[in-house]
Amino acid sequence: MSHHEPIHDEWDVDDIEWDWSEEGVHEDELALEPHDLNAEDEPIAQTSPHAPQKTIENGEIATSEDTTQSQEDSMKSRLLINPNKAGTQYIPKHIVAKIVYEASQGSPFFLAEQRRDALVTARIQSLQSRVQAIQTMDLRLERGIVESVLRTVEKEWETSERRWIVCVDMDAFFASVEELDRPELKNKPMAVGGMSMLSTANYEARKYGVRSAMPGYIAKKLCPNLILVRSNFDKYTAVSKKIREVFAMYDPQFSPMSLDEAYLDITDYLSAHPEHTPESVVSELRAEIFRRTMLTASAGIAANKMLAKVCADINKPNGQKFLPVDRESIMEFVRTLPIRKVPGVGKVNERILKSLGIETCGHLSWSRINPRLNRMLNFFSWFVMFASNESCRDSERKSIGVERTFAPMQKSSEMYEKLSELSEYLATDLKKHDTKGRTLTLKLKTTEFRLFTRAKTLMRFMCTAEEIFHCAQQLLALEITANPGLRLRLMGLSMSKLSSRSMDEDGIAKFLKRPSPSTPFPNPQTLTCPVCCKEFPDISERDMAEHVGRCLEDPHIPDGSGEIKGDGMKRPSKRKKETKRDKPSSNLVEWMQKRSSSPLLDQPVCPVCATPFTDPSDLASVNRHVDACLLGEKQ
DNA sequence: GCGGATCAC
DNA sequence: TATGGTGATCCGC
Repeated sequence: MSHHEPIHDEWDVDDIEWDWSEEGVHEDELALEPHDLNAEDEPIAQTSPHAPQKTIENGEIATSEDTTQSQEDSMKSRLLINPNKAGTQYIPKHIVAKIVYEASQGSPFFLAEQRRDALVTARIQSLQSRVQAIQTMDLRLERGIVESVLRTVEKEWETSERRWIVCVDMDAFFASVEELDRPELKNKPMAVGGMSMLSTANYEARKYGVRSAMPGYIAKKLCPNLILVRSNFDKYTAVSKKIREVFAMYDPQFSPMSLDEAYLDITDYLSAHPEHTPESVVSELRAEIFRRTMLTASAGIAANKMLAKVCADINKPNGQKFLPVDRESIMEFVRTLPIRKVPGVGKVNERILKSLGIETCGHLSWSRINPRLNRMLNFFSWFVMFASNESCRDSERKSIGVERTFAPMQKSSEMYEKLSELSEYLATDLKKHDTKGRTLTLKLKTTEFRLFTRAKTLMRFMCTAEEIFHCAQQLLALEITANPGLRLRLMGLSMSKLSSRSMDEDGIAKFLKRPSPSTPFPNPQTLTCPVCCKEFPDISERDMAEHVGRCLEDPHIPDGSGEIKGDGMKRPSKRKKETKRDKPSSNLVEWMQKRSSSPLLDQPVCPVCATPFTDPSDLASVNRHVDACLLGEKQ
C-alpha cells in the first residue's frame, strides 16, 4: 500500500475548452454575451422542442423548461461534467453527451445519478409552485427597501479601499507537466489518470470532449487514440514549488488554493513599483513562470477574489483578463456573466436558476425587485459579493479525513479490516498535523452509490488509531446490523471538532494565537444594518449583506406552516448567528408598527427618502409615496 | 449535534 | 476493467 500524502489533487474541472489555433474563437468563447447560451448549438438541457420561452422582463417570473425537459436530456447534461461550447471541439457537444450517456447507461453510477436528478427535479417543481404564488403580490414597498439597501451597500463599496487581486491558474497543469518530459505528446490527445478516472486532459484531448473527472474508459470511447499517462504527484509538487516562488516575488502573503492555483494581492507591489500597471505586472509574472517552468499560466486581475477568479477563466489558456475596478466596468462585466461561472454555482444550482429563467448574473439583479424570491434563494448576498472587497480568510482546518474506494465488499470481517486500516491512516494524519478531535464521522458508499454518513461526538479527544477504531467500529456495527446484505465500495473516516495536541497551543491558548499569516486582504469593519440599525463591529461586507438580506426578508416570511421547505439554494456565504427577533408578520407595515424598539422603525419611514409616514396604516398612501420616491419625485 | 446535499479543486 | 479524495458549507432537523 502506497503511503498517502494529503495532497490536494488537481482536477482542472474549471478549465474551459479552448481552441487556440483558430482566430475569432475568443469572442464566442467569452461566454459573456447575453445570447451566448442561446447560440445555435444549445446546451443539451435546452434542446427540448417543448422548451418554453424564458422571460425576466419587468420582474415577471417565467418558470422555465424544467417541467418539460425529458429525464434523458436532464441526465445527459448531468453526466457532462464540464460542458463545452460548440466549435471548440471536433465532436459536437450533443454527440459527446450521447456517447457519454450511452456508455454510462444502466451502470450503478448512472442509476444513482438518476435518483439524484429526480430529487433535484422535485425540488425545482416545488420551488416553481412557490414562485407562482408570489406573482400576484404587491411588492412595491419591498422593492423600495431593497433599492435603499443596495444603495447603502454600493456606497460602502465606493468609499472602501481598492485592492488589486490576481488569480493565477496553470493551464492543464498535470498534462502540461507530463508534456515537459514527453514532448512527443504535445500534439496528441492525452490525459492524466487511469481507465477509471482522469484528472486532467490536454487541450488536444479536450477537442474530443474528454474532460477531467471523466472515467478513462469513457474518454477512450470519445477519443480512441487518447493516450493515458499515470499521474506523478511528486513531479507536480516540485513544479508547484517553483511557481510559488514566483508568486512570492509579487506577494509574499499569496494564498495558494491548490498545486496550480493561487490568489495574489499585488497592491503593495504596485505601490513599490509605480512604473508598473496591474496588467504589466501579471504579464511579467506569467512570463517568469514560463521562463522557470516552460509552462503557461492564465490570470485574472480584478477588484476582489471572486471577480479575479472569474476573469482567470476568460482568456485561458495562456492569457489574462483585466477588469477595471470602477463600478461601471464591474456592473457591465457581471451583467452578462453566466451564473455557472460564479464560484459556488455548480450543476444543480445552475439548473435551479435556469428553471427560473435566470441565466446570467444580470438576471440576478431581478432580486432587487422581488425580495420574496430573494428570500427563497438569497440572491442578495451573491449580488453583493461582486462588490465585496472581502475574501475568504485562510481559516483554520476544521476537519481531517481519509477515504478509500475499493472492490465491492460484503463480508463484515473485511469491513472491519478496512476500517482498521483507515483508522491507522487517520491517526497518522492527525499526528502529522499535531491535532486531535472529538467528533468522528464514518462515511459509507454502497455498491449502488448510495452515500451516507454516521457521526459520533465524544466528551474526550481521540487521536490514536486504537481510539479511532474503537469509536468507528461502533458506528459501523450499527450500520451492518441495520442493513443486512450491505455491500460497500467506499469507506471513509473523518475527524472534526479539532484541537491542537501540543500543550502550549491547547485550551485557551489557541484563542490567543495570532491570526493566520496569509491575510493579505482588507479586513472586517464596523457596519450598521440599515434595516434594524444594529451595529456590527468586525463584520465583513459579505456577512453584513447576508444579515441585511435576512433582516429585510424576515417580515415576509409567510406565517403558514404548510410552506414547502427544502428547495432553497445553497447559500454563497456562511451566515452569522443572529439574535432572535419578533415573530415576523406577513405584512411589512404591520411588522414595522409592532417593532417599536428599533430606532429606525420607531416610526415607519419611507425607505427611500427616510421621511416618516404620516399614516403608516394607510397602505395605499404608503405605496404611492414610495413609488413617487423611487421615480425621483420630490415629496 | 447529525445527516444529506452541494461545491471547489 | 468499469465514475476519486479532501475539505468546506448550508439547510433542516
